Amino acid sequence: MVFRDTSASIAATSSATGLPSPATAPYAHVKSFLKQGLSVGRWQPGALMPSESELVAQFSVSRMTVTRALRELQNEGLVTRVQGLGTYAAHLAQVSSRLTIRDLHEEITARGHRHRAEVHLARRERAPAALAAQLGLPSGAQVFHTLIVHFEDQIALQCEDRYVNPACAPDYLKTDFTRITPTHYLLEVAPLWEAQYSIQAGAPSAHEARLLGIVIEEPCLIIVRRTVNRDIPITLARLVHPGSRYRVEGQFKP
Amino acid sequence: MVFRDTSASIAATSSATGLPSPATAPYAHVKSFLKQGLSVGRWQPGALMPSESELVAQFSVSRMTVTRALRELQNEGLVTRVQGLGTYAAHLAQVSSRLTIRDLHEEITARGHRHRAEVHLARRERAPAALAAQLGLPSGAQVFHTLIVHFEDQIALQCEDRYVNPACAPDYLKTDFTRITPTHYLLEVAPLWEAQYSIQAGAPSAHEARLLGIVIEEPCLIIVRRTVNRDIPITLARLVHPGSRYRVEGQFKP
DNA sequence: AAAGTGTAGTTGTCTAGACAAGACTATGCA
DNA sequence: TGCATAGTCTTGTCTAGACAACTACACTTT
Repeated sequence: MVFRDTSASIAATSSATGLPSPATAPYAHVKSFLKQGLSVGRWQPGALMPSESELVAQFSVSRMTVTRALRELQNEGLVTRVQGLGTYAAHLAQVSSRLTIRDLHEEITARGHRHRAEVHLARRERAPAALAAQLGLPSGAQVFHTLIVHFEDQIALQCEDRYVNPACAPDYLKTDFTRITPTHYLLEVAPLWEAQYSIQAGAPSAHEARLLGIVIEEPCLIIVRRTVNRDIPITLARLVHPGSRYRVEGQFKP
Repeated sequence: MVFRDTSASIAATSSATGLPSPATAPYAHVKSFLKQGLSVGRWQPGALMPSESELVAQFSVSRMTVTRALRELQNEGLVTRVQGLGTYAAHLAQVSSRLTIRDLHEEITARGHRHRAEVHLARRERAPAALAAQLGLPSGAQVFHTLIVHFEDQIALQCEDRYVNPACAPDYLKTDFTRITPTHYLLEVAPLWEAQYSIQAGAPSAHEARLLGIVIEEPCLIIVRRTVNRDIPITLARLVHPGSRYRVEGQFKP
């Protein structure tokens, strides 16, 4: 018999605190009890946490209710569950958060500013070997290539250099990119994609610097994004932002 | 009566494809059917999707099973559910992913390289007003201040300038930072619960450039992170990475 | 000593039914 | 016409029980 610390009396029951539980649903109750315990270090990382049956007894709820609470904690990365063994407090050595990448047009208008796009290039090209490979196409295949600069109230915010697989969006070049961003269009044509991205700092190319109206020494935030829909590559984009004008912000909230 | 497209015959049943369903659990089956439908555009964003009872009939499973599939899709942001109305295909205008920030020591050793830390500063200081405010302390309060450069196989990878709230980690300065990174220590002392971060490109300060062994013109990836545990600020960190040596990578997987 | 066996405890999943609460619609009444 | 009300459909949540699969440990047999 392994000892488990399961006493729920101090902080768990709403009657003990005198306050109504933040969420009144029983599963939320169990969940917040466990979360609270983790946050005060009641269960150290790697330690065995109460089993489902123990929580069932503690809270006088059915097992499904407890299971739901534990599964949600697992999805949030706060606990690790192993069939046959039990539930363990997770090692939080790596903490993950949701990073949302929004459509730039929405981001700008949400700030109450005006978005304008300058289309510098929108044509069909032959893809060099390296590019074709990234898009899953034979070397020398035709690809769409757009080069667009996005402005927020007359200030250049992003230089978007993008290649698109014609098989996924045959009418891509017919889009009016001054009104609809490529991101937005591609989301409509091919919803539900996967993407790999890489965020780094670097110097803009001479061409990019000219388009953005910055000196070549200005550090830029460069995002390279490759988008895939059900194993078919859709698009490869290089997004260059002047470092002084753009940052990615986010929040962890387990 | 609103028309709903619920015919599940084409792709849903494993007997139709001849292949076993990727995940054999019924709830996963329902889930992947809906996911597939969303990815091929069977339900346009905002459209009404099959109700739980319809899915129960289609798949001959209990309602709990269907509910679980739908709830997981909701958590992934793929559908929106409204009590009394139904389930709707989500507008995917903003797509979010998990961004994991790992402890640098782990990241380096995971690559099979050696991690070394140079401690340039580790002392108690009086916090100027702006800093104190960020840490929730009165102006002029004592704070811990460390300045550490992290190396990966003799190459400077990060300059970590960090302020710590003494109330949260009174023994912070006793730590041997050549062996344990501040991140790791703080995670043990106060399990990380919330953090705000900002990622931007910029030039290093003259001091940082000297410590990192780079020229002042080298673009750097700068991460500013503020960590809070249950409304008590723990630490404020400025992490400067040479742009040519470090990038943040990640993946979207809806 | 080594190998196999049984058992208890754990999580993973499903069922069939129940009640609550929200949103809309049709109906009846003034 | 306008308003209140009942009814239907929806999601949100819970219950009590069941079987399966997995792990670890003690026990038995070879």
